[in-house]
Amino acid sequence: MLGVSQSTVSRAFSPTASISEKKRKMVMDAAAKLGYTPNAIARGLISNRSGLVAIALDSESNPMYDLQSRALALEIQRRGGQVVLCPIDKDDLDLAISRAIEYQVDGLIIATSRLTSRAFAQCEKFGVHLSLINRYAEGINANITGIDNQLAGKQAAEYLSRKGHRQLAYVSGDAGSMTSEERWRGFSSTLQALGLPSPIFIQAKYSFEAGLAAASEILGHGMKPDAIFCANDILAMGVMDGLRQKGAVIPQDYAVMGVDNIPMAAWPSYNLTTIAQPIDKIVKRTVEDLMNRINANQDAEGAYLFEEGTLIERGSV
Amino acid sequence: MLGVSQSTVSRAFSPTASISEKKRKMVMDAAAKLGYTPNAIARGLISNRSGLVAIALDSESNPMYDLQSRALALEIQRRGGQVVLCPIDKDDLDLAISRAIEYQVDGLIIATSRLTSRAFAQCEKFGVHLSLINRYAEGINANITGIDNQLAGKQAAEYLSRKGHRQLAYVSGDAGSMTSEERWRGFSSTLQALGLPSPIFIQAKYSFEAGLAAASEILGHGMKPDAIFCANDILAMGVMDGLRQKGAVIPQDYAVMGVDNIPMAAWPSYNLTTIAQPIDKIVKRTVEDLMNRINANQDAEGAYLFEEGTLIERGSV
DNA sequence: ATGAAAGCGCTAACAA
DNA sequence: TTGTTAGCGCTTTCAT
Repeated sequence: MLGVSQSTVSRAFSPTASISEKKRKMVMDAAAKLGYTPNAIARGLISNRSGLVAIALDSESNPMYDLQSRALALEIQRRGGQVVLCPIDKDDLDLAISRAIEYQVDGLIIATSRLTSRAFAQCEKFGVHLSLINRYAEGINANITGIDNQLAGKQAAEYLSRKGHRQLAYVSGDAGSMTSEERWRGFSSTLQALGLPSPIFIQAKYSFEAGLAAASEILGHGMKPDAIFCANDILAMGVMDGLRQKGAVIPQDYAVMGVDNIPMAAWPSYNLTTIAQPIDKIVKRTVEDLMNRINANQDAEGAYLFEEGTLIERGSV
Repeated sequence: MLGVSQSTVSRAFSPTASISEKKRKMVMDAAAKLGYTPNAIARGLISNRSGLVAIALDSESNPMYDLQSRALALEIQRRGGQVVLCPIDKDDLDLAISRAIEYQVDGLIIATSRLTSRAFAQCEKFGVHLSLINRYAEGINANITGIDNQLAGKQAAEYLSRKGHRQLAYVSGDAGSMTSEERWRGFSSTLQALGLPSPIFIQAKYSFEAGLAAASEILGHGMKPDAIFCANDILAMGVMDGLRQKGAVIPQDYAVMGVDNIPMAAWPSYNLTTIAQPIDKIVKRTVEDLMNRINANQDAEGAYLFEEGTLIERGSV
């Protein structure tokens, strides 16, 4: 219709291609008139780059994950990518990854708790670039981003001791969760360095109900703690509600802290002092690093790209 | 390597193709050994069907949306589709849809509040099948699924009156939101039919903060209501906290109800009586209907596929 | 039931 | 800067 070749049209849509401004405008105008849009599927087939980035996440809902994955998706879009969502059903990360690989995703961001070495092998084999977010794994071709968990534990310990608390307790996330273990490590070692009594460790899970149960355990504990640091906010809110059900008053009887700063932490019923995840920084860094690796087609250095959390003072301490 | 043609391999992976079981097994075994996976991108190019379904949602976080979109993604995956996530930045639904269309998505599920006619036109033009979920629109080629909002209002009205409440109030969602308007319609008309005084209408938004503000308005209102029906749970929780900040006790001073049954509604601090969204039913129906239309390539009937919500009795009434 | 061949819409290498 | 050509990996006639 315009008497130009297919290549010229292709070039008009490629920002880096060498084409005269005149022709580009001509093509773009005609495209707008006809409602033409390049077919990203066909582009992917030839260029061997789909523009797709998959996000794998656990199928249980969690306000923190949801916030994070939405921010990730937005940032990926902003940088010209498209997001494939892979909720992991019945722990079947491998299946979800195979399906993503069928779609030739360029990159994969993993935010699920249960990782498998097969998944990593698959990605390696098919050249899918990998990022882990708030997860840990050794010896894989991936970079890791997230909040600095040890530091978060340290921040909590210092804050609570500064506020005059002496006998502290930690309510952990799921057994084997590295995020929880690192927070505990930073917390307990800092308390030791400060010369405070060693903190009580209460094994729990990343859920509200586990917090409720942990509260009973705390109330029945011989060594009554005066402040409780919880592995995340949901857990902390469960602890608060559990404590209150037995008549305790927060922060007079017990100070409570969490990690994440989910929106509900600001609600008056909880008014929870917490360490905020630097979501924006984490998301920007994750996506930038991943996209760079995709574009340069280079391996990950296995780097830990941690960002510092921010203590948010509210009324629960 | 196997001495079979490309077509045979293709047929081995197509469940409906005519191929001997022997050859199929041969191919599949070899594929497993080599780690071969069909390229969905190439398939999409030739078959004109990408297998991709996009989900468009608002970029603000909301536990209800998150639950729903995750369930949608899981169900789509289960049926062999792959999900493209399109969070809408700065209300730019049109842009997000153009980008989805570039990827030749077969279908689009819209769960965003601000719809544009241009978006619908685009989908129509490119043959993208459409579903709206808990949204309304007239005269478009789409089916609509969701909770029966009028019925939810009716359920709330009947329940509250049965519990002996007389002067009721409704705290609305965003102005112009059809979900909120329908809930109000069902609520107020049922109260009228029951011969109760006409309810107070308080204009708010679907947010916790709006609930907080609505609480002040309620406290300052000349006609003191004894029960408050809120357009959703988040709003109801805001109202509860706002009321309590001024010393009111729930449910003694005010009964409060919501809609959605988000996980937080069950937390002891709120223990909110609410009308549960039948998420599973809605999701199954939405995906089934959409996939059917995609497979048969047939138009939507503009049907309203509503599901009944379930009243969950807790302690806030 | 199988194979040969065409072609989906695009990009990239090469030539002009 | 532009056009020509080949080919990405698959599915789908059409023969056989």
